[in-house]
Amino acid sequence: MGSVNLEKAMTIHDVARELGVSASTVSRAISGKGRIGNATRDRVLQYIEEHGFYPNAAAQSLAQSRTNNIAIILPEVKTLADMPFFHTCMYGVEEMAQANDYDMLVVITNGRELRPLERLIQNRKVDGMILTRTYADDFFARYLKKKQIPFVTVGQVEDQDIIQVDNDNIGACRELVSVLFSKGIKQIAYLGCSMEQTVNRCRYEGYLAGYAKAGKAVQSEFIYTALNNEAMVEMAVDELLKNQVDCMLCQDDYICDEVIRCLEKEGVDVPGQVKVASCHYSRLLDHYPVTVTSLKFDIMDLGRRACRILLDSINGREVPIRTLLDYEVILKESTK
Amino acid sequence: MGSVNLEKAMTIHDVARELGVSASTVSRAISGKGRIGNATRDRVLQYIEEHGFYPNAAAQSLAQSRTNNIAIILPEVKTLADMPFFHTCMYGVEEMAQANDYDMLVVITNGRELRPLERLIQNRKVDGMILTRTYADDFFARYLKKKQIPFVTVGQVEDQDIIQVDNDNIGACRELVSVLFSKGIKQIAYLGCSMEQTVNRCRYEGYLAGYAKAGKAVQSEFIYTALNNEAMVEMAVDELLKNQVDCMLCQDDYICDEVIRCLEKEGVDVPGQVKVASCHYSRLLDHYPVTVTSLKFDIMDLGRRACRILLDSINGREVPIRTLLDYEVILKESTK
DNA sequence: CTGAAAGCGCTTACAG
DNA sequence: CTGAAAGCGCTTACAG
Repeated sequence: MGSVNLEKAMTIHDVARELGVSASTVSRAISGKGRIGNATRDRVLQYIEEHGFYPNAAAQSLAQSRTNNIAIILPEVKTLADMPFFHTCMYGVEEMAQANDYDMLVVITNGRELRPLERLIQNRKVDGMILTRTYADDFFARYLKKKQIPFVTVGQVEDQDIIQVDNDNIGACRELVSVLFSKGIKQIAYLGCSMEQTVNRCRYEGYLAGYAKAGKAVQSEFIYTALNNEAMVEMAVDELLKNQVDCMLCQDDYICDEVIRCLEKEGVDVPGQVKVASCHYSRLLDHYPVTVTSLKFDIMDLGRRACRILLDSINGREVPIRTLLDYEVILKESTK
Repeated sequence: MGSVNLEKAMTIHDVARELGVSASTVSRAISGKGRIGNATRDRVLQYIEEHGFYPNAAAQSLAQSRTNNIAIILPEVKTLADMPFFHTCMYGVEEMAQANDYDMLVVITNGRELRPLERLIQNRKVDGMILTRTYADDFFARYLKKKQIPFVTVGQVEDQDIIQVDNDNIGACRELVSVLFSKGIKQIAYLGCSMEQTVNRCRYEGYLAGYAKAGKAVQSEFIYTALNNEAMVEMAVDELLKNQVDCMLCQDDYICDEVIRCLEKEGVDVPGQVKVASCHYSRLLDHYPVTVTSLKFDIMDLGRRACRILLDSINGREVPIRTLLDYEVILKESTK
């Protein structure tokens, strides 16, 4: 049962006895806390190194009320389309956690069930959490805040007391729209599937900001924000073609993928007849004869930064409430 | 520092005092272990339910030497191509873990560094591990075996003492090849990128078995097992076209993707001039005008099963050393 | 600088 | 069936 190791693991008392010192001294040598003589410390450290002593994490947890674990909350994804973002982010979190001797739990939620989060918190299994995928008024974030658990969100939430780290989606989209206008494009349509998640609101906001900056008026018939399935994307594309729009800006790689397939199927030339761009790059966009203009973010780094900030926050260091990370506008053939 | 909750959490002693019983009794009521009167048990359980008592996981860990944590080891992936498999598998593991009140740590490794695994084991932070992506002679598996940590591999290893769960890649590939032959195809080429990982060896073995079953002799000039980059895939495809091969069987969705793009670029008609199939389905294959014949596995379920077996093994139940999961042969246009 | 002791919050033989 | 006590393996005031 449990761990099956035959030999009982070494304890702090074993090394104390062996060295003729007290357990407290060994503890101090290891933790570096409390006063201790250099000679003693070195002797202990050397013994530990040679004999491979590793403190029991559960005992440390109990004594210090800290686990050296963090959790990352991942959405349950129906389509695999969202996976690369969250999973790349998770890789970044893991890397930073490891580098700081923290371990990472991951819990998957459907965004409604609090249970998995609750368990972790009620049993005190983690010191803090990273929430990925956020909503403007975020249910989970509200819960965590109430529980006074250290946490940071990847993505933005309304509540400005909450520590958040995000790609600068607004800035990036505004910039992309500006650049497109500067290339002589007249009207840019916006194709999105939902406004629920904040990331999508940011993109849309950036789109509007780009229009504003160019001094142009947005035309509502060019804006789609609820394209929930392929059929709707197809309809939108048809309408936009009929209205002779210049350029289609897609909320993300997934929508963009559908748009391009749709255009391909109808034999529409990109960028000849219509230009296409995506607010988010992914490998999905590499599958077409025409390369696609898009925004690129360093998602691993987003994960690392979120984790770094969480750890700082856990350990009582000063952290920025809001961090926005940089982006790249990648111009390709699809908007030539 | 650590957990920042203001009110100290309720302990087993608090509820004991409140109820006028001993802490042992409360413990027994909760765990269901040891004899306890029905009335007493119900009283305790009801109190706990009403007042929201949750045992401190660290204290439980320490007392029972078990953590109720498992870890899943994920490969560090350079390309995102492998991600869907491992991550879907992880979702399955997580689901099963949650359902059994276990939490899941994830650690990413490059396949060489033992450190992240060691830390987990040395600090006794998990009760068992799931190893995804295996090699015939698996370094990590050897280490875990030596350490006598309960673990299961997703994918096969040579050592037949090790608990393994896998898709039946051999059976699936053999079946696919058989079916293709039965459709009148004369020669099937095999295109793979590596024979390092066992999954690829299995696929290749299945391919050979399919030939054997059909009573045909494999032709070595139709077999590629080290197509490490797009250029090599392109060369292989060219050679195979020159040799007028009937059908190209791709080791995985990634290779298949490259093969199809290559054929598209050269204007080769699929399935008219050459047929194409993949030993592994993924969404990647949905991006072409022609739908692709492939093998489909239930990867979530693979994760669930691996986790189920690990938990059984941790808890001293009898488990099968080797579990092979079912597959579907999906015939599509690409081999019509 | 170092040690003895109490404490972290559970579990589990041992008595009764 | 129930309780008192010891123990899990650390940490950390408190003395000295």
